[in-house]
Amino acid sequence: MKAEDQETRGRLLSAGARLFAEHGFAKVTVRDICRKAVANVAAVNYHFGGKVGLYDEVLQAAVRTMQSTTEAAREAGAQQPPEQQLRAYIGVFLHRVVGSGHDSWIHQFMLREMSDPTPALDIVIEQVIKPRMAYLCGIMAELLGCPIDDPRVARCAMSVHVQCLSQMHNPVASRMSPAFERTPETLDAMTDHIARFSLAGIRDIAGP
Amino acid sequence: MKAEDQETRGRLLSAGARLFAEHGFAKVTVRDICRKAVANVAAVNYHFGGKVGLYDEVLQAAVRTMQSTTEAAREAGAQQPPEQQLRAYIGVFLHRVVGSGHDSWIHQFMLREMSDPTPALDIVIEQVIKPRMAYLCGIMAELLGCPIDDPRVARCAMSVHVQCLSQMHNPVASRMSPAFERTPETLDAMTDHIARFSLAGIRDIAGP
DNA sequence: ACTAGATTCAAACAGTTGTTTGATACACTT
DNA sequence: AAGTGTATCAAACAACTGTTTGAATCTAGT
Repeated sequence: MKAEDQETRGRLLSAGARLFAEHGFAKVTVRDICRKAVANVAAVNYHFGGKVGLYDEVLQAAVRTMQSTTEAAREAGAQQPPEQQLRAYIGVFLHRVVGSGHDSWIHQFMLREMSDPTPALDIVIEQVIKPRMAYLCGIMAELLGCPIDDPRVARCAMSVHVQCLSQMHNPVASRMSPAFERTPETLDAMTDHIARFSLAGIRDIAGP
Repeated sequence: MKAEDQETRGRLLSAGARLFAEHGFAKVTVRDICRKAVANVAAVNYHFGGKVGLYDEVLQAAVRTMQSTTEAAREAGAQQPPEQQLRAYIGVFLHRVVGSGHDSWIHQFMLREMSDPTPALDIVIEQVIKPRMAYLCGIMAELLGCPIDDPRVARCAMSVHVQCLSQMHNPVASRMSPAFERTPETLDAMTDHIARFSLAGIRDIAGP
């Protein structure tokens, strides 16, 4: 293993990540990846044992980043009332989705894996989705003032979760109207909207 | 044109619809379609001029059905206060999504076209999404008591819309937990939840 | 019965896919 | 300087893609 070897391996990894995120596993060819990474066609098989080997490694990196997003949301709301915890969760999520430049491909990648699953989806569900929803459900149970297995908890968590998801890269919204562009300013406005909208909804559901 | 001719044409159409909905345009081969429709490999090219010709025709049928869903939602809320119009919209949408048996492929098909667009997406946006969102935004403007171009209108419409979308067939939810099954009973409960949650959110956003 | 047009079919087409191969170039140790 | 193991490369591989072809089959009109 030499320094140059790791370089081509890394180039394949990042080229594959961007292409898989943009077009999905099936529509990206090994030749596309190698052309973008300036490597030979056989390089993917040599370094990763095949196309799915490269995909699995890209997915592992994406999973690690998303786990850190969940952790960041948790820390941002630590030792605060549940209302602030929810607001922190929404804010961290939205800013990571559109903000952090060189990680923006990850959320597009995950969204694609969820709508068009490969066998690797189970890993994502177990290691990312379930812990994240468990944290969100904990906040909901506090806000609703009811046990965590109350059916209202899961429903409110869903309502919050999908509003956050809707801010991800989405081919429809971008073609609908220029008013749906995601800039840092509209992002803060959207965080406020989702938090206020959802907190009012939760309070009403919690009531008599 | 004879009766039997229309039969194979129709078989191709329905086989293509189901397969396109389940796996997407790229992952379905014309040989898959013809095998399912018990027709020769050349049948697709003969009757539809090619794979995309068949896809376009499937999409047109889906567009017509979705337009009728929008119309049904509009009629269900006609001459009622905006709160009831919103509830009717959510109810019609959810019942059509999971309810009507032999049309259930349509929503899966549309969801796939939206997350993994073909050139035909523009037709869907113009003829389905925009009219539907325009109707929903009208209700929002009434509920908020503000002009329709107020930024809060689009945001609230988004919040309602994505909660409805989340009830569509979704590979993640079905693998998460059996608690997310969509039966006629949970469907009514979900309609109530989304309507109550959203109306409270809208009222809060409309306030001072 | 015969023709004309429409439909079906097996076979083959050219292009692309992921993967394999064997030779070559390279850096490092002995 | 010879040897060793790793990495790259052009070329070829078999399998699969959508589409075309030309003959065979069928139906309807005269």
